[in-house]
Amino acid sequence: MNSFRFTNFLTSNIEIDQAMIEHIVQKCVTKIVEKGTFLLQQGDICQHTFFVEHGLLRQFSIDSKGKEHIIQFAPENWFISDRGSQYFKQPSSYFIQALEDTTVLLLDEAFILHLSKVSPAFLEFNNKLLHNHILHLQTRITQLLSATAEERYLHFIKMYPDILWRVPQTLVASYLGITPESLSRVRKELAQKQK
Amino acid sequence: MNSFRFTNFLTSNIEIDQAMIEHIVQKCVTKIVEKGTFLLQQGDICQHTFFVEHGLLRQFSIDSKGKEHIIQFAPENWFISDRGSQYFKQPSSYFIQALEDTTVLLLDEAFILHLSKVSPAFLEFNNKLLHNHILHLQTRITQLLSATAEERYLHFIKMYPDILWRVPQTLVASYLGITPESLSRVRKELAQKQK
DNA sequence: CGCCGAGTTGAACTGAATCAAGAAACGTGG
DNA sequence: CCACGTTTCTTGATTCAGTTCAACTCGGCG
Repeated sequence: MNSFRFTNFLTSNIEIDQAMIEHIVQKCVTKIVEKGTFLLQQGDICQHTFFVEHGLLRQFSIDSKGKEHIIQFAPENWFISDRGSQYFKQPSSYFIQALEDTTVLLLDEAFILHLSKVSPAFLEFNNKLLHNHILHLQTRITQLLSATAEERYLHFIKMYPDILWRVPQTLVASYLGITPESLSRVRKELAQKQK
Repeated sequence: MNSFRFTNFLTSNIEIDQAMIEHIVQKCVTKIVEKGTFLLQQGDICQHTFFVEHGLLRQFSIDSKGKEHIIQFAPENWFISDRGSQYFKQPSSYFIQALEDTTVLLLDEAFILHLSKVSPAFLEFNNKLLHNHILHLQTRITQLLSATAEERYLHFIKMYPDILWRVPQTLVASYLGITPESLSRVRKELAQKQK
């Protein structure tokens, strides 16, 4: 059973009959990828929205100096996609990569549009996802504009406590927009304050 | 005629008959506010999506140290709203304020939902707006994560050349996430490179 | 055992913030 | 149309958060 979480997620987020959920789930392609695999590369047009059934993904960019910047992590029960690229059929600026062996469900844009037409409930659901995404992005911008490295770290561990234990610190640093060395120092500071 | 731009905007962005556009426009409330007026305050639930017919708005937050951070500007032909707050009926973290005497059209969430139901074209239109918004927010995050003050400034003047002339530099600095003094120095640097 | 990647620590450096003061531009009322 | 006060912009001196570079530690794993 590779779509357990997805079925659950739909059930608890859409007002919809079980038959429709079965229908949706069955039309989704399941993909099992191993750690390191890329599901999207910079320059490609994003073809799918991914739902993480099991495992962990990251979305990141590489800047002009060759540095990686993580835009977001996606653990179990998260959707991830370059919505802009997928919707506007533009080349993406991002990579999506598996940080662990991961099982994802693939929803392509055509299927999303189709479901939105035949099922008002699904339409509503997708709308909710979009607004949720916007909410997250806005929070992230506010953080980057107004919080120090330490504040951003504290915010991170509150929001994503489990991810801290699943990825090397260097990736958390990349998400926070600081160097691994700086993150190490922030953590040291905090540990001393604890005492 | 207070909805000239809005009518134009709809006409060129939706595949829809003129009668429907008339209908939409007539149901929208026009509001003329003077410079300084707040259309949304931190803590309020955002009730409207605003379309800027004439003038200029800003969306900003105030952090724990009392500093302002501009999330986005909205000149003519732009929509602005705290989509998250409006959709989820949550208190907003942001202010929306007029930087010039401004004419806006108000679309409330109920009206948006209604139109989305009766007009597939409008639904599609709103979807486009949402995706566009996501695209912008993502670009902004990438900028904040990977670009220096100077690079962000150059990016800004390329994206919003007119706004530079319409607001004090101190607000541009706030958008870029730097102090007014730093922006002044960045500009000085660039002027010297020009020579 | 020895290597290797992840994390830590130190020292020097740097981009931007802060604080402070002066110059320029602006609008409002007389 | 000028005068005055207010806001905006610039410049300098200093400080600071975070980067960079380099060396070292630690824990796994072949």
